[in-house]
Amino acid sequence: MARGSTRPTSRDVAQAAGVSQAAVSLVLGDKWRGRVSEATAERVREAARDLGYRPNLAARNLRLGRTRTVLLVVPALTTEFFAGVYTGAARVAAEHGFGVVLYPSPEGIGPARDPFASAQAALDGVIASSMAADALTAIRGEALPLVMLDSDPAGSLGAATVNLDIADGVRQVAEHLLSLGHRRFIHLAADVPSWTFEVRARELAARLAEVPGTSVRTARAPISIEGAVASAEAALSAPGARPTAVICDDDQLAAGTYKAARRLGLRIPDDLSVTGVDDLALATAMDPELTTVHLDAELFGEHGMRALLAVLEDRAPESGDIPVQLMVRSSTAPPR
Amino acid sequence: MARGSTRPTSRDVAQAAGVSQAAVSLVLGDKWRGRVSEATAERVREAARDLGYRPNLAARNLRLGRTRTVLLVVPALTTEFFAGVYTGAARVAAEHGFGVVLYPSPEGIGPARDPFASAQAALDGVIASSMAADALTAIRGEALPLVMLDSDPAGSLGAATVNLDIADGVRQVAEHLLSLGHRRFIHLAADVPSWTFEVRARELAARLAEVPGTSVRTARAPISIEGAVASAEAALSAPGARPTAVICDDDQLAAGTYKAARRLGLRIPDDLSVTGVDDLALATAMDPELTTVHLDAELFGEHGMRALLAVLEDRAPESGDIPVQLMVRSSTAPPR
DNA sequence: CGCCTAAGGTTGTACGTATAACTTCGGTTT
DNA sequence: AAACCGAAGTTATACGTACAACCTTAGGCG
Repeated sequence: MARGSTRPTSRDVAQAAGVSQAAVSLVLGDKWRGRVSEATAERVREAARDLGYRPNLAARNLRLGRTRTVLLVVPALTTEFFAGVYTGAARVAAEHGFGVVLYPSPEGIGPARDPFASAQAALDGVIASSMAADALTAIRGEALPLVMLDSDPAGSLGAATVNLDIADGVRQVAEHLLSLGHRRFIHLAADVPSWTFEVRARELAARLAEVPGTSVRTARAPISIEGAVASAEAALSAPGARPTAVICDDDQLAAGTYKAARRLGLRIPDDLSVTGVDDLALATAMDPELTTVHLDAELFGEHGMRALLAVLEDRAPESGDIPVQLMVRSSTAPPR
Repeated sequence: MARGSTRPTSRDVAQAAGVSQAAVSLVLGDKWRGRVSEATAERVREAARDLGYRPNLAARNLRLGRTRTVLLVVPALTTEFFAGVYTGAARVAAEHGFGVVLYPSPEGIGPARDPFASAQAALDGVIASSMAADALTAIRGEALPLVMLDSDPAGSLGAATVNLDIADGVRQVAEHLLSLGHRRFIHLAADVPSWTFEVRARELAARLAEVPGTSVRTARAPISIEGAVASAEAALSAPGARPTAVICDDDQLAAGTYKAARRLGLRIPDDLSVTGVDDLALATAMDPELTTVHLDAELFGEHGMRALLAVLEDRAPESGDIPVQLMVRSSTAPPR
């Protein structure tokens, strides 16, 4: 590979086309109308093509003081959910000439405190999801335009927020199970300090408190299939009347609950109803298929990016939570 | 948010510390030994801290002609496998002061031809996995240092390659199933033009051809759980003696096969053995747990990054495929 | 006929950084 | 005492781009 050969610059193109560097910049920047003749413009474009010219982004970014690049901070990268968020955000970004850089946060990658050390690219803004408080502080220190995903609107220090209407999702789950006749529940909660999970807990407790005769045991587990198994198993075998339904904070926890149920010889949905949140591919692959709250990850990412663009242009981002939808499948049935 | 206020530059720091801009650059760049007194250096560091100074990366990149940023091109982002690859690559990168930018390729994101339009950051190199030929060509056009993951060593145009020893994985699967007594197979192949899948097909065919009395039906499906169901169902219900084992190109296809088997009333592993490749979380969540080839994604990413660093430093990258390991679980048993 | 204007450019500069080349000065060596 | 030297800086410059401000020429017009 020709490592020594430097890439052509706009000056090289200018020389090849017999014009000044400024003319090249005008033509390729599409600002040439009325300033450069059509013939000359074509000569420039041709020279650029021949030389394989590509503008030096570092120079352009320096000159313009902006990079048209935003950072998407996601909590690890282990599920397709954030892949969807990225896809949606990147699509909207591309429509506006922006790029999206991904930063899967902590756990073993470099200095966890500092997303910006890892993202060497200079940034115009940040979309951050479910972050630890210290990482959030680091970002605020940058005073970069910021949009928070699934974050407490009241506690976001004035940053714009874009949220899924997860409270409504929880209500749908509760309604569904209550109407089937369930009264004794386990809430298998994600052991992650994040607003979106607080909402789940609060909303569920609030709704069930309205119905006399209900009880809820809360169990906690890290978000992973393996992590959920032990918690679910313990909660299911605790003394007292066994709960008839397990409400999980997400689909991975639900998958863990399936495993725990199998170990205990409980059949789903006959002995136990299970619900999740996310609607990952996993949800329809399991047997029986999982009743879960469908989240539109791509739409979520799109809204996040649109909100950031609004902030960047000093417009007010649209408000309103993104609707979610309970998908009733085969993992829920009336208790026996 | 104070959008108008511009960030402090090294000149601002210099002024605050009462030194020249060059001194600031020396101190913060850790090149000051013997050039600046300890006392002055400390004044500079303090001023930088007080002002919240952060170097402008666009300017630095322009000056140095390199970005310490590499691009990791992955085929969509739907599984945890590439999350692992990223994690490994990013860890090694961070150890060497590099950042990794992720580019989940085609399908709905901007101009699919041009990974570089999306990755606005200027790049020092590229790690590319399983790419379509045209994207590869675009990269070669850049003449950027390149490492290919899971790509034909013979056909990579001289680019360095880092590969999993997938051929060995396939041999382990074949050996396992043959020794259980299986003779009639379905090969559920990923419908993706990629070297790693060609290897699976070739190696499997080669091994089975050595054993008299074996037969293989090949079915193809896009890599997704849903996509695999129809293919698997069709292959299982085709006329002729039903195969007793389905060898899947990856775990998602295996999950689809589980669904198809359920629909057809076939029990795993009693009526049908199933194997996968990848060892995703999915594999141990399914019932029964999936016999599959474990791929160490993080190690793969680490090797990829190390190879790229070698190329960047004009060293020869180490060679040798990364070993893989068959995990025998409960989805395989002797045929009845 | 001289002046104005528009077309079609060019010249010059700034963005913020890293570093090569120079300066200054107190102390040492010969 | 002259020459030298290292420490502790400073000055100047280049990276490649975008764009404001300037220049030149030819034609139109009063």
